[in-house]
Amino acid sequence: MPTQKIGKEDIVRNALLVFKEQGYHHTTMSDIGKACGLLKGSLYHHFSGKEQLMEAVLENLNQYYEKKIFQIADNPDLAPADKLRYLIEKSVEIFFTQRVGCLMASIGLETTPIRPSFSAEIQRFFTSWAQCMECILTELGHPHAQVATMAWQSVAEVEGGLLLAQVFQDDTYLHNAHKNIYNRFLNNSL
Amino acid sequence: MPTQKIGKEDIVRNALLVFKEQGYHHTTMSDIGKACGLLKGSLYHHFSGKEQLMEAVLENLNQYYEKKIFQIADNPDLAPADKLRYLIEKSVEIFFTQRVGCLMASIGLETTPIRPSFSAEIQRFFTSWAQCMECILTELGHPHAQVATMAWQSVAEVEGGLLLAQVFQDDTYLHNAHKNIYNRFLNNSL
Amino acid sequence: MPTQKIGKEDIVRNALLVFKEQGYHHTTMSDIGKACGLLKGSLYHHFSGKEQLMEAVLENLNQYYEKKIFQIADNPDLAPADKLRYLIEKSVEIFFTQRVGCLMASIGLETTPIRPSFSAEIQRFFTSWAQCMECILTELGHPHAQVATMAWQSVAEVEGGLLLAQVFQDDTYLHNAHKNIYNRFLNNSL
Amino acid sequence: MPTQKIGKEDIVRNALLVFKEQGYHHTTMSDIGKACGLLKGSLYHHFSGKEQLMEAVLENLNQYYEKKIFQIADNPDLAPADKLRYLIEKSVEIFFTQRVGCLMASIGLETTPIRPSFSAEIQRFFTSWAQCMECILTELGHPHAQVATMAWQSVAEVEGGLLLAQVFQDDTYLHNAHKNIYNRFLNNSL
DNA sequence: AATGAATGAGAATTCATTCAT
DNA sequence: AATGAATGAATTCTCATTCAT
Repeated sequence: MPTQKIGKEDIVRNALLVFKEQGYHHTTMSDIGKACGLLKGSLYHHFSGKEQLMEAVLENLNQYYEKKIFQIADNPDLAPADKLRYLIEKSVEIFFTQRVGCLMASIGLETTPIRPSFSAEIQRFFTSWAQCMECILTELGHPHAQVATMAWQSVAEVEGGLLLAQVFQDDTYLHNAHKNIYNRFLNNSL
Repeated sequence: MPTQKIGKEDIVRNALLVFKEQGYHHTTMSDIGKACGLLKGSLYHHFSGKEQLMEAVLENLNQYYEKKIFQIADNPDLAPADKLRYLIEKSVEIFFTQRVGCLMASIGLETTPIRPSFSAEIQRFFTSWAQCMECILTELGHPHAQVATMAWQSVAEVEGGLLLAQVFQDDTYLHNAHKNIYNRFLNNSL
Repeated sequence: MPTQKIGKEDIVRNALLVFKEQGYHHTTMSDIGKACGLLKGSLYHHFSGKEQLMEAVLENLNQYYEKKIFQIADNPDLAPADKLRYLIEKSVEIFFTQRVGCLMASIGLETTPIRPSFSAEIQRFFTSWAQCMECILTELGHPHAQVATMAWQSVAEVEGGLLLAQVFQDDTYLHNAHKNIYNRFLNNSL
Repeated sequence: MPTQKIGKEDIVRNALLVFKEQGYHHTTMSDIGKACGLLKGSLYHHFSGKEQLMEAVLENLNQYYEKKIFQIADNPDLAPADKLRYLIEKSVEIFFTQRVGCLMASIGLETTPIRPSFSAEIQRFFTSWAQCMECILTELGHPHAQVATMAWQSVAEVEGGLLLAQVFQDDTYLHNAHKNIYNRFLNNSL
């Protein structure tokens, strides 16, 4: 069966889900092939290997976050509180739609420092996220000197919440992280 | 040569370090053997397999934390603030001595839900930690209704800090998590 | 785009070079495609497979040698000494222009007896060469009884020289073989 | 079935035969395993890969030739003519016992310049052989200035003969090469 | 005729596990 | 208890070949 069964983008999207569920090392090319309706060998038409495929997944995820989520910070039509709400709603949506926590976190823990080629993208993700938070917090009127620390604290808190949510298979831990951030910065509950 | 070269305990201790550095799937029995001065085959005299060895590692780590660290909460001779300080100092000590973050977190992210046999110990770890925090916060006079949330938030924050510390290879992220906790509960800096 | 990009002949010529440089098994259809400015799939419009392509290459090479080189023996206008000189000059020219030794020899050693379908052409090549030598040696006045042995010895000597030239990446070994033949049959040096 | 089934040396010896018959690229680790009564995976206990195994084969063959054959040149108890006879008898014996020509030649043609790690051993083989011939020819009273050329010519002639013998599956070609050498240097026939 | 995605059979290699010594 | 050779299943990757467009 020749002619395009599936595009590069689709492979990346499918691979993302498999990697998220099973981790990098435990996922086989065959698993990913199956998720795409392809044989493992066919994946090599599109990606030169497992490592490059994962890199594409991480890049793609970064682009998605930057274009669809973190750019909210630059939107001049929204109030900062709405931006924060949007940011959290979106991340809730993503995490709960796709299940199984944050790829960047799990791959980061599983493969740093063993797979340095992944680190750049993973670091870029967290940096973009923190910068987005910084912008919002600045707009909310927080003093410039504290904004970076507050942003990174929020990132850590959410990622910690995701970790616990995954380990306990219980979303409450993530919800609580979000609640804390609301309370801290918007003075009202979820 | 039926002479005992190494005990079960030693293998567990060595395996812990290797698993921490390389993750569960990327670590081979041969790696662990090497770290113990044994050949991989010899490990099977002590453990029935890789999975059981990892379980022993997790159990052992739990026991260590419970006996040496989390039990601080029950010590009647210490002020609650000192308990909190001790808890944080110890975790700093462990993480910075052994490098490479928190085994429970990385194995948790890498193997949940793929390897359910690890989950019990990993959950037990975080639960003990949170309970320890709860006790301390209660003693510090925080209202009973909020103590659990505050405890879990702290755990999440520290774990998030550890994640970032590992991903960026920069301890500052962990230090900041600890600073935040000090500030929040002791109203003084590190 | 059903436009003819390249003819069968061109593919054969390009394939020859690639097979010579890389050997039969180590050469992929993709390598040959690349050398032709085609994708590997397109080669199957012209040849039913890798084996048939190699057969075409061997046939083509044989035809080239027979038409352009070995037919010199039948040329009534040349003195036998000039024929020998021509034969050697040509083979020097071919081997040093195209580099990487004699296709017939390398493919012969690599694929006999594994790929019997190649043997006929390879044998034909050496037989034609020896016959050409025989004619020349006969014309040079050597006794009929010894002419065959002398011809085959020369072939062996040149092929041995080519082998050493390839293994040591040093053309001297081939030059020496030619010098020996000159000395033996023409009593003068190169 | 644990405990030594086969030694490293035996694997090398078996691998030699398989590589000789099938060439380097066409031989699979599975083929070699089969020839040894092992599974392919077991070969990796003894050799880190196919390339290393082939290197061991080439080294081993070199050592064999140097210790058992080429050292004849240094034997003070033999007349030079006997040395030459011994050298040729031995090579006849080896080639006709093991069939399928000269490993060094076929691997040399198949893998130069693609596998430079083999070249050193292959070159060493031909160099040792030529040196052995040089010694013998010197002892036979040939002028120093010509001895090297004569030696290399003989090597080339024999290798060319082997090539033809393999391509035509006919030992005569090799016998003839030997005859020529006898005639040239001993003035008597085989 | 050319493309290029897909196939599927196998290639090399890895690794948890077994077991005779 | 330790060894280390052997296993065999699994894994990554390759490549000749097919075929719809």
